[in-house]
Amino acid sequence: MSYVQQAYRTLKDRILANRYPPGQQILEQALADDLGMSRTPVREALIRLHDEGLVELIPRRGMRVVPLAPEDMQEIYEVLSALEVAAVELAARRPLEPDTLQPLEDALQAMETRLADDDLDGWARADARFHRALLALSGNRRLVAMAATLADQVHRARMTTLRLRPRPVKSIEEHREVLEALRAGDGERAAGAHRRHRHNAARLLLDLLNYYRLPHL
Amino acid sequence: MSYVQQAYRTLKDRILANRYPPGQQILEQALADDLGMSRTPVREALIRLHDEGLVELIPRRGMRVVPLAPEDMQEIYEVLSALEVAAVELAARRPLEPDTLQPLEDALQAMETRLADDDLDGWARADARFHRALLALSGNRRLVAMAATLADQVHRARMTTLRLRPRPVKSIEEHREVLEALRAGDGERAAGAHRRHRHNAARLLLDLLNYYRLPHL
DNA sequence: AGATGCAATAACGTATACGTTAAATTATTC
DNA sequence: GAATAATTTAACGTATACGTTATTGCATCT
Repeated sequence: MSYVQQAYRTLKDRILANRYPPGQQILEQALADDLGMSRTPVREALIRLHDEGLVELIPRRGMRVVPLAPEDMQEIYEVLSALEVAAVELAARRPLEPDTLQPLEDALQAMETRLADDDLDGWARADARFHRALLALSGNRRLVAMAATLADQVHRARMTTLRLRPRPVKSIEEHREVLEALRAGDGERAAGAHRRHRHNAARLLLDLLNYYRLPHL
Repeated sequence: MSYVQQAYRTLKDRILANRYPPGQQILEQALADDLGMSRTPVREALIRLHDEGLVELIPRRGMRVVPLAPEDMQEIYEVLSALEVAAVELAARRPLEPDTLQPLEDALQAMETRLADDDLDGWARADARFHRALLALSGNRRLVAMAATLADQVHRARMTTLRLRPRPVKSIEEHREVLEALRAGDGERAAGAHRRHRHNAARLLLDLLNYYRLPHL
């Protein structure tokens, strides 16, 4: 793996894991020293992270993890919803092999067990898995990629609200409805259900950010 | 303007103008010589163009303008449709000031005059303007940006099919229906109309590519 | 002649060097 | 002492240098 890729992965992982607090500024040279390489590959990795909306690059101030305000969350959720609903519609249009929906079923069952075990992190991982599987079913690689970068952007916020929200029982029901509609071959119902699910999720997240006064994450 | 920005804009313009034939490979050093700068800023610009899906970067072969196959076009149109339809829905949800829809009206009238003058390039510009204005009405900056990169990707194909297709009379009608529905405050009708419009546009483009055996543009 | 191995080439990935200039610090003036 | 000017510092943007390695061409062998 090239140094650029190393830097990209390492920095991205750290940002998603909230190891660099949003708003903090880090100089290119400091990153390079930390990663044990020169500034060149670090800069190239930073450009990619910038294009994905994860960092800002401010001359003489280095990289700055983009703090997301509630309005940003709203924007991101609007786009993400549109993409996922489209994915559901596309998925419903494809021929339904017996095991097509298995990844969804597996993820959904994982969500249920994790929740029963009060393993919230595990639930969040299974939830993400469900959404990724759904996007993959669209068969549209660009759709998958764009949704993934948006999901990355809200990852921090999702993680911090994970323990502030009520147990995601409703959420699981909503996922199940999407899956059942797909299984029944009813694309319209599936899309509608998913649209409602995304709408509720966004509403919940935004209310939490507002209630707990988390102006930017 | 920095050299990176210069390189980015120049290369992007050339790619969209079809000055670099798709598939052709150009070495980093050749680009740098051509642009009168060193490889460093060229490389950084290439990374951005790569992230936008316009070029591939092949070690020891340099940059390669991504040739788009019909399946790629289909993918791009699927995503672009989803984003624009979402934009219409968001736009319909906003308060309707008297001059909110003026940019759309202006673009639409421009489309009509250009078409009456048989100015196809002018029509294409006005069409693009309409779609940009529509996206802007969503008030969602990320939505606008993502749609713009997708529109850039299909730009070459649109230009080459511009003179192979019948006169876009139907297209203008479809735009007008979207505008009228927005004016009437009927978001659902507007979204539906735009969805049909995008569907028709994609179908037309793909049929043309198929009919004229243009396997990758 | 075709295939195989070796040498030469050159393109990339990364490191380093360097000029420019914004920011910070110190000195100076009122 | 506060405000301004002069000086220093250092971070970035870009250029250059360089080692590694894929590719190409040639020579050798069958």
